[in-house]
Amino acid sequence: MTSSAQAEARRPRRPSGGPESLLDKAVLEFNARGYDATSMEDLSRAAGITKSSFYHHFAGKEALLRAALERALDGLFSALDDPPGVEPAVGPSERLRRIVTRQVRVLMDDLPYVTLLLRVRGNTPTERWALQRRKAYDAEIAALVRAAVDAGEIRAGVDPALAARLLSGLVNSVSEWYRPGRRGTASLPEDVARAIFAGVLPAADPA
Amino acid sequence: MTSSAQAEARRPRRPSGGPESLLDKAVLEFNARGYDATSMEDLSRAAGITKSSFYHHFAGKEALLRAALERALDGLFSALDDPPGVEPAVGPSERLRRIVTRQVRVLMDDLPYVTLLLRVRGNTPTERWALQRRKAYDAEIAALVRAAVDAGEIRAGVDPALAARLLSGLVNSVSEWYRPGRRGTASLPEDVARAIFAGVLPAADPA
DNA sequence: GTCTATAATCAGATAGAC
DNA sequence: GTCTATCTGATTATAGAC
Repeated sequence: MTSSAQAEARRPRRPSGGPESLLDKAVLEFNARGYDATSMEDLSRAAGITKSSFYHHFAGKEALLRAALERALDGLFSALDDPPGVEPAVGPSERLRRIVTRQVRVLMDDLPYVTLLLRVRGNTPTERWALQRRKAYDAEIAALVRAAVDAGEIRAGVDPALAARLLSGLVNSVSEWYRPGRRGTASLPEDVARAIFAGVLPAADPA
Repeated sequence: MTSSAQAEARRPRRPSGGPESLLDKAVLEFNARGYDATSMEDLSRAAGITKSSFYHHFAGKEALLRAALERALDGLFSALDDPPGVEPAVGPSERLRRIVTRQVRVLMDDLPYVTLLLRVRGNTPTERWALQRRKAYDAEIAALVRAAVDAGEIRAGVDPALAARLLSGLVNSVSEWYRPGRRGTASLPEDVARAIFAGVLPAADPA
């Protein structure tokens, strides 16, 4: 008997597996059908308990959303800073490259949570709160892009505001198709950073 | 009195302005709140008629969605071909550049329709039909990217499947922020094409 | 082509037993 | 911590008068 099977047997009265597991399952459902199209009935069925039992763990549908978006935003913001012990980047361009790399990594690690965040429309106070925090994050990226252009590290003629939007768009679009374990995505964070600075389809060097 | 004001006066019994106008207004509502979160009540209020009157023009909510997605998909596919009278592109790379440029233009012209399409999740038969057609479109793009790589026009080492996904992601991300009349977007189609082939943040030429 | 009124269903949420 | 039963309100859609 494996230890996980033992653990299973030790808690037969808790098929839901605790709030974290419930949140994980709920986020998957939200992403599969969209937040608004997902009912509490759907969530409880996916968790293997009844609707009423679900309300014992979360105050309601929006509380679930809030918890999920909080996790996604915390992950995103963590990509802004170098891990402790790493020497600081020499210029804004290099700092951006590191942030893009880390942001893609966060996106891959917390895919369902970040995906949910990126689809928020602003229908409820919780959603508007998330949109505001996202906006603050995007502003940090835009400021760095401006700094890189001002420092002369980027080719003349590039509009910083436009470049910042395209950068975020390219990075975030990974959530539309990436799935864990997908072939050819081992170096995805670096590949996306390369696409940002050299192009998605860079011209071949003349032979 | 302007001619549009005359037309207004000539049809006082038709405040809805016909099915096309209804569809326009409905798509705006869908995008503002999300398709599922938008009720028929919301739609009829935005159109200035009652819910019942709305049902006189469209069979239901899904019929509206179908009509809107059809228009978006027709626009997208129209970007695949050169307009009549234009000489064909010399290679796959140049053909891709033209398609990207035209696709961004379609996105800008039919922004609400394309936005709606890009947010479809697959909850209903209509949505799954739209997803299938989108998939077919993406496959055409992916085939062209492969051809460009095989022709040696793209720098060695670029994975065609990944590049195709990033290309579509970058192009489609424009729908997340573009609004008609926005400053600095006059040359957006060309700017996006340049970002694809040279990078969002191309390094400055060494002085 | 528009309206009022209403049917039928389903949603989020709660009460209270075990 | 889970359940059955239920409340309340919103939603899609229709009937039928004008």
